[in-house]
Amino acid sequence: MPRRAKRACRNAPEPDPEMPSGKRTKAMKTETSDKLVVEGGPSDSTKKAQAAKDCGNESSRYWLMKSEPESRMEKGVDVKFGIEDLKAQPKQTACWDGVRNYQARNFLRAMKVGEEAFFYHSNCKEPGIAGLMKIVKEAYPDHTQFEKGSPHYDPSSKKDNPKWSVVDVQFIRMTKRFIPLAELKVHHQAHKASGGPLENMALFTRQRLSVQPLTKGEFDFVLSLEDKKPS
DNA sequence: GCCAACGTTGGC
DNA sequence: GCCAACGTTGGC
Repeated sequence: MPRRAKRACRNAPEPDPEMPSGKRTKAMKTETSDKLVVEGGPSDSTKKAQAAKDCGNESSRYWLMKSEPESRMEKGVDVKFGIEDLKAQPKQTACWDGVRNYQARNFLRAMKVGEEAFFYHSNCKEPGIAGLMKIVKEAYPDHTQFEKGSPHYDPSSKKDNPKWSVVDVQFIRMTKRFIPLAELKVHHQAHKASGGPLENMALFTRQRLSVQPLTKGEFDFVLSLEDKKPS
C-alpha cells in the first residue's frame, strides 16, 4: 500500500543511480500524466501548468504526509510509524518508504531539501495533524521495493530502473496541539461554501493520496489553528 | 482503449 | 468491522 513510512533507514544511505529516464512502459502511463515539474525541461509548459494547478506555485511548497501511528500487521510486519517513532530515530530522521502510488511518488520526487511537511496520523482512533517535519534528502530509490520480506516488496521493480522512491524527513516539532481531521473538515466545508483557504485542500479532494501538496495559504491556515481553541 | 472486477485506503 | 472512494489490472 502507498501507506506510509516505516522503519527509518540508515542515515547515510548508499548512493544509487536515480531513476533512469528511459522508456515509458504501459504500466508507467499514470506517472507520465501526472508527472510533476521538478526538473521538467524548459520547454515543458504542460507539466508546469499541471504542477501549478496542483500545488499553487513552484518555488515554495508544503506537503502533508500520512502515516499510521497505531500497530497494524501487514504480511507479518508491523507498519506502525507515528510521529513519536520519527522523533525516536537517530537525528530524528527517517526515510519515508512504502509509498506505492504513482501520484504520491511523483510528489515525493518533487520535494526539495528544506521544504516543510505536516505529519498526518491516519487509520487510527484520532486522525489528524500531529507535527511538522522537513525534507532533508531528496528522492532516491526505496530499498523496500527489492526486499522480499517487506510488505512493500514489488517484484515488478528492477534494480536498474526502480519504480519507487523515498525522501528523508526530519522531525521539526509537534504542533502546539493536535489538529484533528474533524476540525479541518469543518473548515473545509465552510470554505467550500463561502470561500476560504481550505476549500480545495487535497486531504478532502484527493481522499486517498498519502503524499500531497499544500498551498502556502492552506499551510498557513492550518498552522493558525494551533493557537486557537479546539473547535 | 474501454470498462468491469478487484484491491486498497482510511474515516467512521 | 463496514463500506465509499478510487486506483489498478486484465480481458476483450
